[in-house]
Amino acid sequence: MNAPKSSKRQTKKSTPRSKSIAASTESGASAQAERDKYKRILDAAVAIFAEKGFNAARISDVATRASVAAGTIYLYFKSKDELLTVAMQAIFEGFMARARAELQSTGTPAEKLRQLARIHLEHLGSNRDLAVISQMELRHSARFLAPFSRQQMAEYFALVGDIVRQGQDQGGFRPGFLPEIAAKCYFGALDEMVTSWLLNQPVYPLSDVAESVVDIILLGLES
Amino acid sequence: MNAPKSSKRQTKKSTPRSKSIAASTESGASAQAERDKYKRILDAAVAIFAEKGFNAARISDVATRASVAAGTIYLYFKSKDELLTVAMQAIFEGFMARARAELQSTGTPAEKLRQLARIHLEHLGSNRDLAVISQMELRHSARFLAPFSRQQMAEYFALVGDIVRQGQDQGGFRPGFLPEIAAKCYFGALDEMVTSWLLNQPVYPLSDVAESVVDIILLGLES
Amino acid sequence: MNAPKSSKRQTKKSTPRSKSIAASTESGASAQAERDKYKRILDAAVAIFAEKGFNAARISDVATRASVAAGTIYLYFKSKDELLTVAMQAIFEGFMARARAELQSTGTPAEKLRQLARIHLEHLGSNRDLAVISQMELRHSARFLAPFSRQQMAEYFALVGDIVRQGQDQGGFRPGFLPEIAAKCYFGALDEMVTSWLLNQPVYPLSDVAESVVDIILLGLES
Amino acid sequence: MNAPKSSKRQTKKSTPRSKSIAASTESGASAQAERDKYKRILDAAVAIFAEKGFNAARISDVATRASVAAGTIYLYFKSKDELLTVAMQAIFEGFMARARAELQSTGTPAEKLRQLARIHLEHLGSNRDLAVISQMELRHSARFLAPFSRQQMAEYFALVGDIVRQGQDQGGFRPGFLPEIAAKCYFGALDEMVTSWLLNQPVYPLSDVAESVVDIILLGLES
DNA sequence: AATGAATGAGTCTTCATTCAT
DNA sequence: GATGAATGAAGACTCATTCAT
Repeated sequence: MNAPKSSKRQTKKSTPRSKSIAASTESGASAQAERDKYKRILDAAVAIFAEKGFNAARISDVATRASVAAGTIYLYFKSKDELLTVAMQAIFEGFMARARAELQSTGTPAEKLRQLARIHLEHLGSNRDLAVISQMELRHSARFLAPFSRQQMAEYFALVGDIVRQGQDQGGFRPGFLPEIAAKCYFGALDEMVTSWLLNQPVYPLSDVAESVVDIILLGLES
Repeated sequence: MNAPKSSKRQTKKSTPRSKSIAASTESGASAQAERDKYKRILDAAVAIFAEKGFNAARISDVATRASVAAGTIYLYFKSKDELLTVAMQAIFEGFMARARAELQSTGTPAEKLRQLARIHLEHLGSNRDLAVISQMELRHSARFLAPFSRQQMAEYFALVGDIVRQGQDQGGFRPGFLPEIAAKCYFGALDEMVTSWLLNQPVYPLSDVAESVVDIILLGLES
Repeated sequence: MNAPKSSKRQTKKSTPRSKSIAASTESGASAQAERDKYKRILDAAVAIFAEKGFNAARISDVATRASVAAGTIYLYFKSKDELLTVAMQAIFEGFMARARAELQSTGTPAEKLRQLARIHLEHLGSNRDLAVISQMELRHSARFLAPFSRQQMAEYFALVGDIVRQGQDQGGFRPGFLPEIAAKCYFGALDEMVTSWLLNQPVYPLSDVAESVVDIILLGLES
Repeated sequence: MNAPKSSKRQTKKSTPRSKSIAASTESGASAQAERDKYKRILDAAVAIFAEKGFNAARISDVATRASVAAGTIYLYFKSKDELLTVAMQAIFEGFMARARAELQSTGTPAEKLRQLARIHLEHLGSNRDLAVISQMELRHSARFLAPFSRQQMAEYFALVGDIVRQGQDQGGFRPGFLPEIAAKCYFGALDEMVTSWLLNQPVYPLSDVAESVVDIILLGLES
């Protein structure tokens, strides 16, 4: 979907090969293969990074997985670092878009938090590679986490914080605590569920714990 | 305190030099010197790993910081990996020992959770290097996180889980949720506070948020 | 003007397109376009090589400067090496043609040497790119210098040597030295003036030193 | 002669290996081999650069020639570039020291110029590798030539210029020409002799042409 | 035990060249 | 002929680890 030397998410544009060819039958398996070379590399990178970790991952591994030459990757991405960064951005944006869309049709703040938790865990629970990267690699070092955190995580916290604030305004939630802190507790709890799920053979399926986590966050431990 | 090529926390054992010298005072001073060197390397490793991240950290950096030759590190640690692992183990054991000690004199399960949260945040809040490593490096890759998680984190979760179970048994906590999940929510929430504290200029001091976090976990958001 | 894979200055030949079109005016315009493209690439190569040096110069740089695709260059030149070689040959031949023409109308050997020095310095002084390449790149390695030297420089030395020999025969020049050595001294002196001019902010304009240099070569330092 | 990580011509200092060993017999072939590892690398670099040219030369070639591992070179030199730069500086300084020493005992300016020409040609004529590098690589690009020229060549030109000025002051040399230009003619003439000697099978031995060149520079072509 | 010079395996990245369109 | 995306070989440099002293 992206032509070399002008990577970073462009508007839809035909691949070089399909320049002026509008024949629908032509754009079959082969043309399709060309069109998403960018996507193939990105997917391969996610898979390899998840398997081996960013540092242990070799560009040649990614290339092989994506069925391209190593040099080709550099037509689409400036560096190995950018490959990880872009992959995470794309993934996170997809998640946020989905989350925002689904939350619009949800009712009370409490219901919104339940729904978001489900989406959060389903999102990472449905793609182990993704989960590994976001739990492991993304927070690997300030190099990645800090910039990513500032720009992307802030969105997530803002989303949750707004819901919490809304809950306080509407009277359903207790006043007296900072929405920002609540948002972080909420995220931290869910995040830890993902981490545990990755590292252990959990007795519970990941998607099922959303209710339990939200119950604790909403109701607390004490009766 | 550690003989070359057999690192991994050994019991006290006289230095090679004392073998033939046998002078007790001599041996004491020398053993002390050995112990110091081992400790110096470990401290230097924590500092350097925190500053640069595990991958960017150089063994020679650690050696310089510890005022030893690079080769000397390999007399005490098998590899760079082991250096990180041992450092984290030592730190975590110190934390757990302190936590268990302080919790013995605490009363109700709720009070125990409040107290543990304070210790948790004070521990990491008082040593930024430590916090950086445990938040960033330790969970960097399955290579480190997995073994550490199995052995060390399990202790933490067991500690919290036991308190929660105790709370449920004593009637103060709601039944109907798994103590394991509660423990992870608890840890995840605190963990995220540390991460946020590291990445942002927080408007709140780290040690102060313990109450807020425990409030949410104990009481929930809903009034 | 050059067919793919058979570069090295060919005689005029219609473009492939004119083969089947045959329209004379068309063919003329088209051939002109071809000739221009060849020239554009050569000019671009000289400029880029001068700016960045042969090794740092990228074929893609030359292509961009010439407003052609990178692959197109290989229709006109076999390799990057050939591009430099052909560029230098063309330039040198232009210089030699001009020199021979202007010297025909000049009188005594001494006057010829004065006139040639002027042409030499004007030629390189009027095109810094050219000077940079001939001083720096061309003598970069035996790979380029040796073949060039054998074929091209020999002409220059022969020209000067003949003038010197003529001067000796006619009695104006001292006998007792080899014209070949004199020719090299003459060239070396001028060459060094160009080099100095390129590397320094000279207090004298390049074209002005021709007289001084020739004075020294003709009269010597001693009075 | 230089310990790693503190390269660039240090004062004589025993190699790490010979720390406190003062036994004269010990410092035989083996100790000698250690001591001039720095020198071995430098010599190997000169040879390889001369053979293949700077760009075509491989660090691994130099390492093999010097009988060290590739990585060892980087203990003594920061980069491939520095290797060339240091080599040239060392060589040039050796030449200048020799030249200044020998010229002190020489008489008139004319005699000094004759003597310097002999030294110049002998120096490069006695080591073809050296000559190749100084004629080819050194003037390869502004990157090397410019800095080197400014600092090193300026010394050469100053030396010659001073002699010429002295000749003018003492009345032996014609006034009316700039000593700077004369110095460049002198150098350029000699330089070209070296280049020719390298590129051709000259009919004259390099050291023999010194007289002829100086004759021309001093007496001129005209009788 | 301590040293630190030496090692050399390991890899990202570049870029001349090719070739399918 | 022209294009430019794709190729993949090639190489400088790093750094954990070793080992002779």
